[in-house]
Amino acid sequence: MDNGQIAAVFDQIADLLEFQAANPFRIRAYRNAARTIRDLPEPVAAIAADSGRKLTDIAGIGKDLADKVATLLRTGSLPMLDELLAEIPPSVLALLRIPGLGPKRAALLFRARNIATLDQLRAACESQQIRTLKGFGAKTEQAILAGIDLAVRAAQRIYWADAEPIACALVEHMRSARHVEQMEMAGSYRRRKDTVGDLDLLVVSERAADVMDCFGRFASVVEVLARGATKMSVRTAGGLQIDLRVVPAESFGAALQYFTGSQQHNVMLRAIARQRGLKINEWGVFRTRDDGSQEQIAGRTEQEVYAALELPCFPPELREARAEFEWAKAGPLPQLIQLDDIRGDLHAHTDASDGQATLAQMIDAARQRKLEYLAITDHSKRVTMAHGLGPARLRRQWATIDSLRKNRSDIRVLKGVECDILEQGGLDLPDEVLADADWVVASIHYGQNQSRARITQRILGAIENPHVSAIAHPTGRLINRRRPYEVDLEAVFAAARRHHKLLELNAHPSRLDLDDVACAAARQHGIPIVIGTDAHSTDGLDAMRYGVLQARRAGLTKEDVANTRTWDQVQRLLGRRRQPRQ
DNA sequence: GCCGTTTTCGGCCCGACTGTTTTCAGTCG
Repeated sequence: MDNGQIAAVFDQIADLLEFQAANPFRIRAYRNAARTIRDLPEPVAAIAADSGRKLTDIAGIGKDLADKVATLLRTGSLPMLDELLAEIPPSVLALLRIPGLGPKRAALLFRARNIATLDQLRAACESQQIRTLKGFGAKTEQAILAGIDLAVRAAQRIYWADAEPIACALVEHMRSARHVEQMEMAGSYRRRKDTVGDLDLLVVSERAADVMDCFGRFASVVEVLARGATKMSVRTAGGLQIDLRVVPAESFGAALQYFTGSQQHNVMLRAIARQRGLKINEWGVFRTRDDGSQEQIAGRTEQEVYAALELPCFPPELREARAEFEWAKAGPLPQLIQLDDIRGDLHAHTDASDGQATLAQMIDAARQRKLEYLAITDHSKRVTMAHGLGPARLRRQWATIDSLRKNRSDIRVLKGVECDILEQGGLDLPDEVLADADWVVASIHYGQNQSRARITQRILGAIENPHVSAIAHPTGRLINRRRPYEVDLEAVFAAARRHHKLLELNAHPSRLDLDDVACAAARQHGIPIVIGTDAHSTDGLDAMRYGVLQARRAGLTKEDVANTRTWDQVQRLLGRRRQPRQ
């Protein structure tokens, strides 16, 4: 079992325990363990197999959970989970996805009315059986009915790139409200997470009611879910929830820190505060005086809040309770990469394969974006749907690039290709063709359902080919649409390091592949990441910023990313000395 | 279930809002 599978088991146990109203701290222990293992930069199996290390060395893994991990690794199953599933049908967990219905009341529905599916719950609400239960009323019944339809949709988080225009429009709209003194988006949106479940807006104002009125008039709002003195929640026509908090200026930093999260980061921060005899909440950092009264010692800015705990003001992208607190202890935080650091794009398509723009248009667009170099990497012939290029067409394209180069000294256009890694192994173009390319990215588009061993072998084969420069979208995931294929990333890292090959962070918002955790792991292996847009149009080149944001979440610096270098430096990174042909 | 310069028990982040209550439990972030 890999880390993701083990994490999924622990998460499921946590769900089921929650249903049983087990000790909430025990539940948290399982959730913590799931998150820790999922975010681990190496396979937990490797730690278990290493006689010099122990699973209990991992924070949050004690003797019991270490035993459970070992059992999962050895047998692929866990008796405890089987017992829980014998008591609770897994379908009841769907009830927890209904907004406002948590584990306590969902468990009551199951016990008192034997409701185990969304359909049964709908029927029970419609026949008004639910309102007779203790803790439920007519209003709850209506809320549940409305929530059932949302349950499926709400489970899906939207791409960060799709949240951005909504967030920008919201901020623009709120600027029209009078009495808004400060304003900032918070939550996973501010942490630049690849997907966003809801939006959080924080406002400083003395006139909360006026601000909330304005918020309610935001164009796409269709429903007000809640409205109190400081907090208001709405839902948009698209089903996205947006939360507003109005706070006084002296609490803005504390509230921004708090609502930016992540929740796990906040839990760790609270624990650190507690160790120092301080209390931290969304209103500020407080010290208890000898007479028992509370004194606020920070809260106006985030810097102030972190400084009160003798911590650096973590960039929001790092606040995931992964390694950031360790980094802070060890010294200054890494200087995260910025969009300005990027010098070139090494993954782009033209209308020769499935891109929309011509070669000349793509080059123009890259030049407008001040790129120093652009690799044209159309698909190879195996990708028939994309009108992939065989050797003859490819060489013709390269000849065109050669002629264009003569007229353009302001941008270096590289003769590249995105060469398919074939189902049976091997590459889609002969070596003598690849040898004439400046830059070759290899990737998998077919045979994604093959076994882990098979897919890993195919990728290792590509890495070993001397003409391949990088592996593109190495796990094949499409966020919300397709799971990553089974691949032994550890083996890929080892091979990439041995053969001086790069791994791509594909910047397309639906890919972002490698993801942040895998990029951090690649960094630990000393493998440079190349951020490529995979642009299929001129606008597609703008996706670079999404890739950079994801790289920041991985803690990558300018030095960790290959295409912050000049093209000559990138070549040296690959162990090649030859200059591109002019 | 984890953890320990308050160390093997007794803690574990903390507050806002809603609905169903009549002082609070459940849910959410």
